[in-house]
Amino acid sequence: MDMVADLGSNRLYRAPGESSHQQPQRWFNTADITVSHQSNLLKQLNQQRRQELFCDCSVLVEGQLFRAHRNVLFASSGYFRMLLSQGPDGLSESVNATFDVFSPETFTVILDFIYSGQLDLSSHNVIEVMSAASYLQMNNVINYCKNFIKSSLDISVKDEDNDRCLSLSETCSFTSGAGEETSEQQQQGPSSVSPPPALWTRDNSRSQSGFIGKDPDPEASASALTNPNSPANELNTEAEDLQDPHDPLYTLPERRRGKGGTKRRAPNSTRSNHHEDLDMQEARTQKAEKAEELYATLPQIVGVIGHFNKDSNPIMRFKCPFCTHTVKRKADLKRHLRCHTGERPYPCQACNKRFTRLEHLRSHFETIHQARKLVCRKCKCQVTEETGHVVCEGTRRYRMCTACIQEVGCDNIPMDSLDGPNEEPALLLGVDGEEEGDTKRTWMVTDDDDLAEDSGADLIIQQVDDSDDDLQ
DNA sequence: CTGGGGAAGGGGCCC
DNA sequence: AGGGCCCCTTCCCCA
Repeated sequence: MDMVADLGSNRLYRAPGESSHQQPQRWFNTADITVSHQSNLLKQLNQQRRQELFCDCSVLVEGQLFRAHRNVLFASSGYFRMLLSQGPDGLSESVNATFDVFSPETFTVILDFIYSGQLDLSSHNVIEVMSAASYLQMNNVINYCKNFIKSSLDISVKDEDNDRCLSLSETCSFTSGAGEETSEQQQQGPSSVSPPPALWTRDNSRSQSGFIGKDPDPEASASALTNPNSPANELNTEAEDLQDPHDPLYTLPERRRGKGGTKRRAPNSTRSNHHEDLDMQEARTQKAEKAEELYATLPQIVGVIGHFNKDSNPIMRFKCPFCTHTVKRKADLKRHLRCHTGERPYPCQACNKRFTRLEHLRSHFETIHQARKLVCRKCKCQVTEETGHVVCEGTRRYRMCTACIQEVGCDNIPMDSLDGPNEEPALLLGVDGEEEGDTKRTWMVTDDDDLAEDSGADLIIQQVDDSDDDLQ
């Protein structure tokens, strides 16, 4: 029986020339051979790279030249798969690639990983490495970076487990086989890989950033966005994976939960969950601190994107580590990052809904809880402060004209809380966070003067300190 | 099924 | 740098 060593499986094989009838049999474990062989092969390739032997690919990163083997790059990176498969079929020709969206130091980390399986991550480079990996479409590296960040943000680990936790201040090294990709990606081949855009454009950003944070609806998305290997899709998944869906602070936006998802959050079950609430608050606080820690690394993810003004001076832009979006100002990037981190620092005192921006909270509050719109909800006619009666439905307030009020009839509007027209919406909220649309609604019709009187004082701006918003 | 409207989310940019 | 405004897009609900 001829012997064929299956290096891809972990099985026992007979030595060549031995049949099952021959005794004694000598068995050896091919897994050991596989590991040894891969390790030796990788070492050889790495040695060749360092000696620039048989290197047929030149990569220029911000002026610094890297030499590598095209087949190694091809096997390790979706970007290089695309790049190398698009070029002329002449295998003898040298291939050049130029990058200016990440630093040579970052590419060194990437290249070292490709050739050694060792990924040297630290709090100082994880964002940029992840960004570069996303650009180069290296899912395994992204996953390691994701795990690194996730470990750093993991607040569920109790104190006794702290020793096992990765800290942002630590430097760690992830090990994996170089060129490790999912079998799915391998099967899809280079033709299915979309290269990242060389330069960011407004339209491109619009579409991609618009996609991120929304449901990745394959029907509605453009073809490039439906590509599971496209940077936007990949990073969208990665960014969402970073979030703990059970974390109240990191609650995904409603629309990210899918079309079939309910829009209203289930109210807290009972007050017996008080301890859980406290734990959640503590977790939220810690996570917010970690997010701040992550934000502190922002200066390191600044990149000069390939834009130049009319004076040929480079325009500095801030690149999002989770997607291809770039912004002019760091503050805008910080604001943008909230759509990836899920951070919602502005809770509504009336309905506990949380917002990423103060202006969104204010708009929500004025629209939903203060009936600022001078439009009759029923007939859509314009009303004034005088003619528009304010109807309270739970924590929701809206205006109706006199005619519609009479048409509906006050008898049809439960008015069981008329003794408190000046109550702030926040005070109308049950202790368990009664939401709009609750079956036990509180309806009120108030004079507009009452609203005008208390309007402006209802909204209590509270940036998240997570101290008491869940307890109200 | 479709279109309109409301609400929310996000980007650009001015102050 | 933060706040705020404007605008656009997306999603959901409803007729």
